[in-house]
Amino acid sequence: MTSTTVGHRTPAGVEIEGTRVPATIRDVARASGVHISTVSRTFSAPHLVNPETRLRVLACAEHLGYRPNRAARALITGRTHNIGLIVADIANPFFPPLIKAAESQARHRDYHIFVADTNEDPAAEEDLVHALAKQVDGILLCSPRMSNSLIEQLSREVPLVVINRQVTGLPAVVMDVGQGARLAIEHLTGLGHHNLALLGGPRGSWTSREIRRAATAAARSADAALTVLGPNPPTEGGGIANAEQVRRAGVTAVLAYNDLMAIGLMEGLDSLGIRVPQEVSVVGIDDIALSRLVRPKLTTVATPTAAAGRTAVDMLLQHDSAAAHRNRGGNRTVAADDRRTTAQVMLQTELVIRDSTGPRPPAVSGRTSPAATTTTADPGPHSPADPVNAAAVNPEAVAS
Amino acid sequence: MTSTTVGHRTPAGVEIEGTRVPATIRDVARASGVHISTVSRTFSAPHLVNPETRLRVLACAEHLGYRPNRAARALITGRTHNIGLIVADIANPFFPPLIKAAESQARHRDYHIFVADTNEDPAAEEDLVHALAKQVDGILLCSPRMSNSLIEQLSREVPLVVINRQVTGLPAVVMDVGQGARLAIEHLTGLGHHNLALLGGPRGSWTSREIRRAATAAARSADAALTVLGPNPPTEGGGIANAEQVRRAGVTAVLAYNDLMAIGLMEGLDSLGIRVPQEVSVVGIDDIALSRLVRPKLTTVATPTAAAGRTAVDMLLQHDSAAAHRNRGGNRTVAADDRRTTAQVMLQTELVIRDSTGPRPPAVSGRTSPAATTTTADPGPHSPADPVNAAAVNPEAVAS
DNA sequence: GGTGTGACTGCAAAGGTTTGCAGCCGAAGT
DNA sequence: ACTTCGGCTGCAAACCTTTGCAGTCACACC
Repeated sequence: MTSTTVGHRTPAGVEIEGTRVPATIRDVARASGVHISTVSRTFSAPHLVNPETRLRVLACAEHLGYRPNRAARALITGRTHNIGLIVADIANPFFPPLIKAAESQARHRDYHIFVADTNEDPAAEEDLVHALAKQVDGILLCSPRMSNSLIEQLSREVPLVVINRQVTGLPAVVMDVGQGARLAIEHLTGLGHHNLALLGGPRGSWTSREIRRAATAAARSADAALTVLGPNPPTEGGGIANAEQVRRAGVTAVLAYNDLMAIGLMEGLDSLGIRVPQEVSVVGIDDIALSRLVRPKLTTVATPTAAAGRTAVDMLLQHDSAAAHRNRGGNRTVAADDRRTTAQVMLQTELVIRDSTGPRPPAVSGRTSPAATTTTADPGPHSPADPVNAAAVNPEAVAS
Repeated sequence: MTSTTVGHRTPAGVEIEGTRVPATIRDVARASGVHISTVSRTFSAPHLVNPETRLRVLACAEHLGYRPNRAARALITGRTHNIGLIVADIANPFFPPLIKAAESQARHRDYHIFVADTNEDPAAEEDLVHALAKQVDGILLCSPRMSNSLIEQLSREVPLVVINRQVTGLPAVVMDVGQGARLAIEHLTGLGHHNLALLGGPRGSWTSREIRRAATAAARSADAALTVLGPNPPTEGGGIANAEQVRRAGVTAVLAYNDLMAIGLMEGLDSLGIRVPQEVSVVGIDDIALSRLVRPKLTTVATPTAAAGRTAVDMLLQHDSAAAHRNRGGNRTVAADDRRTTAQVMLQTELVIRDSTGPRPPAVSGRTSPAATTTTADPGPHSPADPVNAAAVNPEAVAS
């Protein structure tokens, strides 16, 4: 039976020097004396095959160590049961909870998640979308740094759901960081601060723009000055590097693009001998686990990352099962229910007050926002609205 | 040219209700008036096609938004240029540096890395290997929790490189945590501690066994008692949960399976009013970034995670390019150089002394290792060697 | 006894690509 | 003028599955 002749076509799972060449459906068919279609059905539609036959096939498959080739299967079914998840930086503690939530949700629906990291590099993002495109049924694009137009273009190649970004025509789930930033600024001005700084995030970040827009507006209505520092890498290092600027700006409170930068800033201030919150108050955004571990514990804006992960998977899959249905079937009827539900879900955020914020120090210095070092200082409360950030939040957004 | 008739076979990249059905190689061939094989060569072997033709094909491809279907390509070439990386818990800060190093190394060699998380669940591990199997050229199995025999079996389905584990016959890269644990114990006994505890890691962890083996031996030769607590989940929570046990054990120094547990333990001790390092010294393993951020800064064993990631990719790819070559070609010659180089690389570790360890407190209490709560207490310095852990480190291991 | 039925199985096309081989054509060598 | 060659292109098989359709067979029903 198992002749070891290595011929033109290597036979069923023969051992070659310890390396077993993987058995195919054909090998199983041959071994169990049935047609390959029967083997196929044994796995994908067991009720269609005689129990007796099925057992025999199963036994042979087991014996040969046969595993259906998912790539080949995907080629014809058009379904891989995989989801891609592209994040900017896997080392940023913001992402793991989101990833895990997405994974768990996917698992429930019998999908697997493949994660890829772009190192904050827009080019790597595009590259990865192409690499994943035909191996997954859709991609979750998390905090993308590339341009909207590129995203739209890519979305024609593979179903996309964007997270932490709004791009018209695409399903999206965003955290309401605008609201969060407003709460943070109000918290600070409520404590008496009226000379604030904002540590901006990376270039290309939708979230960063939103925060800036909201923070600017909130500061204006509280008659406070807001110095914007950035763009910066959204890391601890990005925070440390700004300590000097913060001191020079003479502000008494800082809102950072994320917790990592806030923590880095606190480190930097510490080594400059500036005490938090006695001399400078610091607020982060994200509420990563770490923010409870540092001293002082970080006041921050909690974002519902887990919910975002789950929701994104749901949106993709809902979207996607429709697509799967549309995909096959001889004539592609342009069904009326094909109308894409490009919902944009917005998730609420909340302020978590801990120990890194406190009342404005008695009288540090009367200076108000000197020439900002890195970038534009906000011109003040009575200037016209920032035209760059005038694009309003998409009105079709839904709360959830 | 672009007739919009939706026939049996939908033509080249026609817009249907805003959804562009992706163009195939055939569409491009038709549009540019050449055979599909020419189109194929335009992309995979450009020097074989007339520059003029090539330009025309390229233009058509561009215009139709054609992207080669990587799944189909993989089906025939047997190469996907993807690598799978399976980790136990992506939220554990130990992994991201390893992942990033692997990604960067892979990128240099024109490969992509897909990461998947198993939630410390052995069943999920197996599941993921199958899911990834035919979509990647090999899998990096990082800190696997499943049995050796299962790993061996899976390795017949897809090339595997294991990290943080030794399984005979498989290429592996491990960190010398044994050495690290020994250094840690010696550091502690050198500070006068002779009543120690070890916070074990999760069940099924090779690393945990290694640490235990080495720590036990090191304690024995220093005439110190070692209470082993575990197994535990390798998380902050796992550390917190053991604070009470540590107190009851009456030890003055603790070595934890990893930094996360050490940090958790410090938190737990803190809320019990026990000061670190004045009353209890704590040592972690891994040297994650966080260990420099907590107070007191954590003394720990630095593991070369980035090097491990790089090395693992190299080993897989070296292994793998050989396999690719072997894979095609009519008659599969059982080449002599097919001898698999199942090298097992061992990476050195080193002790980083920070602020969480100090000299043994003057006279806390004379008790020596009372009945351990969770598991076996070490029987003492003069008992016979632990038979369970007698399996020595594989002698074919190489330093690197 | 013919017909219908249902359970099972085989046939073959399809999915998108790569690649060895063969063919064509024009230019160069003899 | 005839071969040779090289550059380019087409042909068709192959990779491994899934699935609509049709065929076989036994069995029960009328």
